[in-house]
This record gives sequence, C-alpha cells and structure tokens, in this order.
Amino acid sequence: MVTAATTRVPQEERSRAMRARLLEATVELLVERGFAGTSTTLVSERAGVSRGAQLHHFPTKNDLVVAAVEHLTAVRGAELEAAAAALPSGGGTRAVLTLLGDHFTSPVFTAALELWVAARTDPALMEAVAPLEQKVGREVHRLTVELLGADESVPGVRELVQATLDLVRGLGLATTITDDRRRRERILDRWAQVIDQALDAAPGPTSDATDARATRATSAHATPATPRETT
Amino acid sequence: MVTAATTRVPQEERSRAMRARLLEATVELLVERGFAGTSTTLVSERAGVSRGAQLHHFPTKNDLVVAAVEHLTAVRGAELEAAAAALPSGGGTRAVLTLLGDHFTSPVFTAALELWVAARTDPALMEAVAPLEQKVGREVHRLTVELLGADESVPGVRELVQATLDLVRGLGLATTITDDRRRRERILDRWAQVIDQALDAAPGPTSDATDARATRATSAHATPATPRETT
DNA sequence: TAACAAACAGTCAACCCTGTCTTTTTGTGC
DNA sequence: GCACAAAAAGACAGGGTTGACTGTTTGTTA
Repeated sequence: MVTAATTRVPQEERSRAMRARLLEATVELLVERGFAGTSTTLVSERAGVSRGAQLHHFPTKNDLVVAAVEHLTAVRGAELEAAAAALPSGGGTRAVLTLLGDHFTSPVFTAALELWVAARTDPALMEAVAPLEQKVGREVHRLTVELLGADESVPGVRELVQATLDLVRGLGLATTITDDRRRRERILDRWAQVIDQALDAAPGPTSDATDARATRATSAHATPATPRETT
Repeated sequence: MVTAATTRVPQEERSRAMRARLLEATVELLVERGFAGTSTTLVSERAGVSRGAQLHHFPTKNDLVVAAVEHLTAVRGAELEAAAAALPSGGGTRAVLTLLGDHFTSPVFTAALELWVAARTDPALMEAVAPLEQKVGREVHRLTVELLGADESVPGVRELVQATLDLVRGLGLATTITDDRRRRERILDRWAQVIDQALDAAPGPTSDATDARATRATSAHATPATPRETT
C-alpha cells in the first residue's frame, strides 16, 4: 500500500542482528526467570536494545514471544542434528538414549517447557507453539527411528519409539525439579536393555534399511554389556 | 507470645471452611489460568471471600501458594489411594497403567505442573514444592510396585518402575499441549507388554509378596492378549 | 546534496497486583 | 451485659509492566 517498490532489504539486513539479540535474550530469560519473569523491559535491557527499538521490531509482547518460539524451534532442530551428526556411527542404543536425554535436559528444553506451560492458558501463544511443537516432535521421532535403525513396519515398534520420547520428556520434566543425573543414567541403562530386547524380539526384514546409520543387528552387538550393577 | 492460653480452636474451626475454599479456588485457578494468572485478587473473588479475610488467613501470596501445594499434595494422595482401592483385584498390568495415565492427565496433575514450573525459578516456592513432591513420588512408586506385584530385589525392576512413572509424567506433559487420547492408549498398551515381558524375564521368588494385590504370575496371565492392531 | 522512510531512542499514562492499614463485625469468656 | 480478641471488610499506596506516543538518527534514493 504505502511502501512502493523502492528500498526493501538492504539496511534491514543489518537490523537482523538486533532481532537476533532480542530473541536470544528472550530465551535466556525464559530459562533464568521463567515465562512470567520475562518482561519486555528485562529483555530489552538484557539485549542492550532500547525500548523504542524493541517495540519497533516487535510491537507487542506476543509478537516477541512468538518469534522466540520460532527461533527456539530452529535452535532445537539444529542442536539435535548436530548431536546426531557427532554420534559415533553405530554407537548403539545407549548412545542414542544419551543424546535424547541430554537434549531433554538442556536449556533449550527448559525454555520450551516454559513456553508449553504458558501456552496452555494463553490461546494466542498456543496458536504459535502447537504447530511448531508438532513439527519438532516429528523431527525427533524420525531422527530417533533412524539412529536406532528401527523398522516401524513391525507392529509395536512405533509405539516403543514414542514411549521412548515420552520417557525422556518425563525425565526432562523431573530434572527441572530435582537434577538427579545418576538416577537418569540408571533408568536409561535399563531402558536401553528393554529396547534392544523388544526390537530384536520381532525383527522384520532389516536388509532394506537404506540410509539407516546402524541396523538393528550391528547396534545390538555393539552394545557393551555393562549394566550389571544397575540395582 | 501475645496470645495467652485462652481460646484456641473453637471458632477457628469454623474458619477452616474459608481456608479450604481459598485453597480450592487457588487450585482451580492454577488449572484455568496458570500460575501467573492466579492473582490473589482473583482467588478471593473466586472463593467468595473478601480481600481482607483472605489476607487475614494468608498474609502473603507465598503463604497462600505454599498452603495450596500442601493441599494439592493431600488431594493427589487421596485420589491415588481411591483409584487404587477401586482397581479390580488382579486387574493386570494394563489396568495399573490406566490408573497412572489417568492420574497424570488429571486436573490435579495440571495444577502440580504449574507449581513445578513456577517453583523452578522461585526459590521460596521450591522450598515448599520439592520435599512434598518427593513424598508424593515415593508414594506413587510404592503404590505402583504394590499394584504390579513387582519384586524390587530383582536387578532392573526398580529402574523399570521408575521408567514407567517418568513415562506417564511425560505423557501427562504432552497431554497439556495436545490431548491425543488414542495415542496415549496405544503407547500404554505397548508399555504393558514390555513390562510384563521384562518382569517375567528374570523373576525372583514371588511367593513372599505378602499383601501384594496381584502377584506377577496372575497378572501376567490375566492380561488379555488384545494388542495386535497397535500399528 | 536534498528528501524521505526506516530504524532507533526515551518518556508517559493506564493498568494490575501485592501487601499495609484502619474500620467494622462476630464470637467467646467473665 | 461487658470486655476483649479474633475474624472479616474494604480503602490505599507503592511497584512494576505494557504499549502508545513523540522525537532523533541513520541510510538510501534521486
């Protein structure tokens, strides 16, 4: 309407740094102070951005938070991909669980948790959170299946993967209250046993797993049988 | 100090109803509006109590919330006990998981979730939440072991029970975002299989389970083998 | 260099929330 | 019936948050 086809992107490029700083500060404050404690005033102070500039980029708090949700989604995806890439090839089931456990106890998870809980009673926020969370959920699921070399065509395997993800979600939630790392490790040790046992119990044809990092057979063998003292 | 040994409990008995109304209103608002949305003003309005009366009983918001935490802990315990008592004797593993699943998706869980997340960044609140949450956690654990008829002296059994509780915690958290009951049911179906298989795999002497509602043997047999279409 | 628009800066008013204070009512003991 | 204390009621001030508003700088285009 008002802006003709004149200047569009040149200097706006520079201001992206400011937006990024604001979003980073928002996520940091979500972790440190929680959603309720993340006031726009604090965000602008933390980011070193004037209040006016902040309101120029994000006119309302909801705009800021929604952008932070998108930012956080991207960060979570990137961190997961990076962690997966750094996984020792065929590291076995336990290594995958460690990866998941680490992610679901990391600061980004904590920030996401704050957003989930806040979104529950904030329709505008929920509108932004729900679809992105589903997207991340699908990504994590896909990644887990791939890393485990699981065959979802086998009945029950899909549910087992879902259960694994819900388990680490629960562990992540528990960690925000009392951070008991040893407890987590023992549980994941045990769970790795269960998964290996269950996945190998009814194995479908694993030969057509094209790009799977590790097939069932190799990962099962590669698992060092350490968990004896788990009691 | 000030109050001599004159009148103590007589009329204070009457005011307990008011305290109860305030705590009930607090829990309701935690579910409906979240922790941040639970202002003391709203609580007094919801409870039909004047602001002055409220501040007479709970001088500060923290006092009110801490009392609500204790109230909620009692309610959770009572609900769990009631549900356990209503369980058909020897209902099997799946029935126990249903019980847990229902509890961890109930309003009391939602209210507790709000308190957990708020307590993470609120030391005063954490001081009240942490010990009570541990208490409830131990109770739930004990109850689950008893209902499953599990023998924790067997290596790995304890971790499996803990994993079960963390799983339902994760399912409860997921439910607050998207309430997908069928997904939950399928996952719990599968989990019941896993538990039965794992618990029976290394069975210790189950004969000395004195008051266990159902021993391993019976519950394993009582499980109707329905889950075929779980994919 | 002049003009124009976007980016940036900072102040201000309206709002809500908490907790203190004073006043009124209710119940209990003498 | 009276005195006293607890309970209940409501007004009020202080602090903080949000978003609107006006002014200033910077960069791009003609």
